[in-house]
Amino acid sequence: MPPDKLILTSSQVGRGTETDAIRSPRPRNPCHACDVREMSVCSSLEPAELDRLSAIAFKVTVDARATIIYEGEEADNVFNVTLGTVRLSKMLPDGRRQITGFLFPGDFLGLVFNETYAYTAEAVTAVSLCRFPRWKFEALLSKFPRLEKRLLSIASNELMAAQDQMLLLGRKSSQEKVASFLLMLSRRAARHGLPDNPIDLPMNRADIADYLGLTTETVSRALKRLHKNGLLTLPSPSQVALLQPDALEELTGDDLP
Amino acid sequence: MPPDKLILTSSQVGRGTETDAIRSPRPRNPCHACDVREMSVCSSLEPAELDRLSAIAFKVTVDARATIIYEGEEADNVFNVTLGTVRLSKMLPDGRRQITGFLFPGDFLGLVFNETYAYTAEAVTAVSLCRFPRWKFEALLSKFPRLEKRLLSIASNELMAAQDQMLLLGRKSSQEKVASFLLMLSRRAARHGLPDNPIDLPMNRADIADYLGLTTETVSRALKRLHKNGLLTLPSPSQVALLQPDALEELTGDDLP
DNA sequence: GGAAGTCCTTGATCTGGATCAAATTTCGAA
DNA sequence: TTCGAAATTTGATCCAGATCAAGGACTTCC
Repeated sequence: MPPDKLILTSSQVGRGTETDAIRSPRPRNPCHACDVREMSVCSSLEPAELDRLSAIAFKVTVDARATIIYEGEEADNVFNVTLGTVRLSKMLPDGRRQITGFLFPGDFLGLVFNETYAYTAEAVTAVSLCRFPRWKFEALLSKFPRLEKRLLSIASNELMAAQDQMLLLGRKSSQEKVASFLLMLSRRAARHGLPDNPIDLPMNRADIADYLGLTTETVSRALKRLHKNGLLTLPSPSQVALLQPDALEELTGDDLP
Repeated sequence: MPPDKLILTSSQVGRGTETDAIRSPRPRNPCHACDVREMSVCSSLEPAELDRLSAIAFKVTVDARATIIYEGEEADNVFNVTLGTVRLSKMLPDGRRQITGFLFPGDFLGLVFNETYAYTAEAVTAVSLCRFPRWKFEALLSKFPRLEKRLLSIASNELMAAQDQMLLLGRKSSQEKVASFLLMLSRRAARHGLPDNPIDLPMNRADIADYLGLTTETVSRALKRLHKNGLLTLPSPSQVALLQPDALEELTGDDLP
């Protein structure tokens, strides 16, 4: 049994909190002021639809390292990440772990038409999310074709990303994997209007390794080699400055865009 | 440029044929007699909707080894596989290849809300497909919520499969990879009401290797080892008899279901 | 501000799967 | 039925990345 499933049960100070931010006092729909609305599932909605969606939303905050959903557990909720970094992972019985993705603000969590979650989601940093009870969310899906279309587009994008990741896992060298990973983070930061050059690594080396199908030692050595070749510097273990993004691009093994 | 892009242009005897099977004489909608309708995207549709869909469908036949769609090319069509095996792949500029999936009868091809295809699709065996011009298909999508919902469910299932495959590629041994692959084929055959024990391998060793992130030699040796351990026999290179499916299951590294 | 984890790096060694190189086997075509 | 090309298997060797084992360097919490 999960040792510390403790979030999402409402107002747990110190570990995680949940407030019905929308329905109680309701000064005005807070979604309209949401930072990530434009890049989230909500971007598709008309104001009236957004109100309906916000009416079933619960704002949730969880601390770093808390588990948000467990693989195999009943899929009762879907989420929208509004702050922080989340990792999605699957485990083999003997403990080997594969991280199948990282989620950042604006990303959707829980895309399953399945009874149970297909992966575990954990907070890498402190995380804020909008939680939607799944049955209510699905009811809205049927009512708002725009929302359904948006979800299909999200799923299709995730599928493409998954295929890129299969290519990376199956066919790239450790060097190429790490170069691809850094550029992916940098591009994503740029897309979100965040600083994309000294890039921030919210996850630790073990997470990076489990995402790339490597060990922490190999990740560390690949970074060292990129540093030695003048492609980057590590101002701190969780910050990477890309000195020659173009040269890094060539090292990913991918077609140049 | 692609050397032999020749299919989908209609009635090419010997390499591939296309007929407007639905609209011309129209004795009756042939979709109603389709073998794979129940497990395809069409399963969601009412008779009237099926008629509308069939009105935009072209029946296509391609020979083994023909290319159906090219990665990067404009995504003008979507397809439904009705017969044969298709492989989806991505390539690095230096020729390294990753097969991201195999498609079988009933499977949908071209799930992208993107201008261009994200992967190449090739016929492993002779293949029959229903081709739908994408803009017409998308117009129907907007009209038939059932169809859209079905597509979302397909996308969600593919996403789960992709995550399983990431776990396989990133964390499983060659032995576990091959065992997982064989069981996957067997289960799929069973699901489709096909013989699931002496299983048929329509793809060659290079395809299997590129799907599992291995080399042909390693695939061959893994099969040999499974054979030596009494788990299977190879009546022919393209047939595998599973002697102890349960023991094979244990060798996948996965949780027992 | 100091101690103790925890995380990250570095070094030494090992090994699973890749690579290189031939046999075999299979299978379609004549 | 035989031929020839392609696919598969088998064997020998190599090496990228794993594993094992210390060291350092940050955090975090008294």
